Amino acid sequence: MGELSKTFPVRDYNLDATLLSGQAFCWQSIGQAWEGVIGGRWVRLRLSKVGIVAEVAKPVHNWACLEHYLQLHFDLGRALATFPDDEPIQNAIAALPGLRLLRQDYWECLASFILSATKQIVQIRQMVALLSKRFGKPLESGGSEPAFAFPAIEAVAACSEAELRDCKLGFRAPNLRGAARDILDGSINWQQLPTMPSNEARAELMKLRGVGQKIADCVLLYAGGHQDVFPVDVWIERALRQLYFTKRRPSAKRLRKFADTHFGPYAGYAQQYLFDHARLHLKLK
DNA sequence: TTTGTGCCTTAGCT
DNA sequence: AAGCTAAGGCACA
Repeated sequence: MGELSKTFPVRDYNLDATLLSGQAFCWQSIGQAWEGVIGGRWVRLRLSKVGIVAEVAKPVHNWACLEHYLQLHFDLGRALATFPDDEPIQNAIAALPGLRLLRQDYWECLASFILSATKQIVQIRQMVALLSKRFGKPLESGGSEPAFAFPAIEAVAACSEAELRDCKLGFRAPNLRGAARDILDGSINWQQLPTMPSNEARAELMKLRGVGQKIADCVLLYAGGHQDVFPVDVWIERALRQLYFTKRRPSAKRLRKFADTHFGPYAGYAQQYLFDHARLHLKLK
């Protein structure tokens, strides 16, 4: 018999900070809970005293998909212990205890970050929601609103540019459509991505128009689980400059090298802490 | 080789 | 109310 809800005992899991942190864009805050879609199923999540409570609309036999997405078995303490013992990163950890990295679907993650160019989180959410509503598969919902999956690669490839522009994508529309078509055409080695080393996977992703290193690195970190990859965007750049390079403005190359070498094997995690700390608590310019 | 500029859209803020 | 800016990438100087 399947179940409609299950509680996963976890410690040190800051669900709010994690789902708000700008790594995923499909979560809606409803009352005390979060509603979204994982693995083609509508899900409601909330934090209780004993752990994360998950509810679904149709009985589930195997919750592995959810455990994987939320990375419930990840040992956060062990990762944090590898961070450098400097003030900026330790302050960021203290400010956002329990912040985690998710493990998302490759296509949804890639598509979301193609949409992210010069957009703020609220606007990315809006684009993702519109795309899902128009071109995603309708799902059984346990909430008051109908639920839709993020549109499949095939569905996006079949859209006209105008249809995508109607979802407020602007100049990102041809990039998203092009990525979907290139993947289906076999123009990049999409199937092997999960098993490739990060340098190779990054190079593959960057063959897509509209995908530079920043977006490729986000996909490697948030979907591929390459936890050593440190995406550098303008916020992180400002944060690193202010926190670590107070004397002289570093070149882009110098900054890149610092990001790649200073933070250790879980640099991607460090990036998330610095990013969210900077975004929420720091005055940057 | 590295670094800077304008452009691609759109929405929300001033 | 027009002008500016925002988690990026690209072509070009």
